[in-house]
Amino acid sequence: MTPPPAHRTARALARETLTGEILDAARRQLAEIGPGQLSLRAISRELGMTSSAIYRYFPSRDELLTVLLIESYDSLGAAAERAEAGAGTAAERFVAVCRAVRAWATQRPHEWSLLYGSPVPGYRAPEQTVDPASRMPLTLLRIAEQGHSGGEIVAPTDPATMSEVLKAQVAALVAVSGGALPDWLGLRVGAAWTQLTGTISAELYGHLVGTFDPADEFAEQIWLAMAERIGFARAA
Amino acid sequence: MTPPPAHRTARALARETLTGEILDAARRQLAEIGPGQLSLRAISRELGMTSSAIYRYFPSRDELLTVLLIESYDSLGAAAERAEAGAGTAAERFVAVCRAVRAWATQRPHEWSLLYGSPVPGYRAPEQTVDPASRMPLTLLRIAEQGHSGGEIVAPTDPATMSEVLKAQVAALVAVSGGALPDWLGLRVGAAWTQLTGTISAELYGHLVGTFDPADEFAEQIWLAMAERIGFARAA
DNA sequence: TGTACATCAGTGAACGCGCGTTCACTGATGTAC
DNA sequence: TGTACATCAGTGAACGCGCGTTCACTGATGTAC
Repeated sequence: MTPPPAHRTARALARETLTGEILDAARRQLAEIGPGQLSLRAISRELGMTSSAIYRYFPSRDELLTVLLIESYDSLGAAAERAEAGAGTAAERFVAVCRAVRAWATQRPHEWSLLYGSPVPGYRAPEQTVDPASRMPLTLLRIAEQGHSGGEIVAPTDPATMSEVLKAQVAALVAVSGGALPDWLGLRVGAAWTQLTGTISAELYGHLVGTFDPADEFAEQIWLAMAERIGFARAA
Repeated sequence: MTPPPAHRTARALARETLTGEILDAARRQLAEIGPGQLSLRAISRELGMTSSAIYRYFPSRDELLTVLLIESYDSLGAAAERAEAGAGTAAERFVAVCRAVRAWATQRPHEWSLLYGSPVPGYRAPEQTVDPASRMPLTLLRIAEQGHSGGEIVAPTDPATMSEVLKAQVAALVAVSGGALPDWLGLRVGAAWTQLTGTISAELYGHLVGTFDPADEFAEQIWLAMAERIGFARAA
């Protein structure tokens, strides 16, 4: 009907929408069969194109994987940040982030696998994925920071003794978050993060079947214990 | 030279050794390329057999995977039990098990993936893997039990309030271990277990690169914190 | 406004690869008499 | 101790499948004059 505006030709528009449709189809494939099985041919079939047509949009399967990886990290990061931005004390928001991460993961188990499962064979994630990957853990760091500066988190009477190497590692981590956090607290956030991902993976990969299954209450207790361990006074 | 004894024919012997060699080759493949890529043809190539010959020993790829899975769980379980049987207080042995599990995993990252990574696509682990899979976590439960009955673990003044559902789940878990453990302690062991696997997976899958890398001290601190969280007095 | 040329999306065939599994077969090992 | 038969390990060819990627090509869209 209306002619395309000067700087957005019909071609450019078509390109945008088709790139999006390819990614959507890829994500649907991902949801069904998992990251290792994701194939360009299956995606092209779903879209009714030839497999070679995909190469007009992505130069290789690995490039497509990279885009998916970045988008998934961003989606998870956004979910965590939404929970972070909610109301409540720092402790409450900390637990809210854990809940949001688990909810995100249980809704898209294969996307979680893409991010935190065994690496896709033959694929090496490039540098560009680092920033999106850090969005979720950074929310935990920031909340801890706020809890600390706000007086919600009390320093332990006997913090763990840390080597210089470890202190330097924690300092690097804290520097990324751009804030000021004591050593012992940076370490505890790191520990909380591996427990968060570990608990979710254990649930999704079936390691809790026969014991903590369904895992809702188990997870809930762990988030509370994590908050307590970090130094928050116990949340309700 | 000597004739084969009546009930162990040369054939039976050859069968045993070859079955073992197939499993060895499979494990070598596993170490190089990961569980999802493991192929009967590659194994047969390494052994200088035809691919069809493997079918005299294993009826399908899935059956081979099952045997590998069971053997790996058993190997990990044995490593944990060796650490459990060492000297020291319950707290020390608890941490020793964590160290042993991490050492086992870092020596065979792909075997760890087989056990705790994303499930192999198209493969469903059968019932027989359940018992071997529980050997490692059972060592943690037993040590907690000993720590509790020996007075090393003090009950918290304010244990977490648990729903009836969760209490039942913990009771089922404790029943498997055959011992007597209070609710709150069973829950804490469960939490420790997901943190143990989560920390190791985070390290092996590259999520600590750029922060806690190398992860030795990070892991060490987490094991100590876990022991403390479980209720042990702090270990040296 | 119309024409000539350049750009680019999509096709369809092909290359070369690897996979799990089946099947009829040969030849060696084991067993019963 | 020797012979006849049954068992079974291993072969080699084949089936049918799916994959990522390349390439010469057609035809539509965009651009410069």
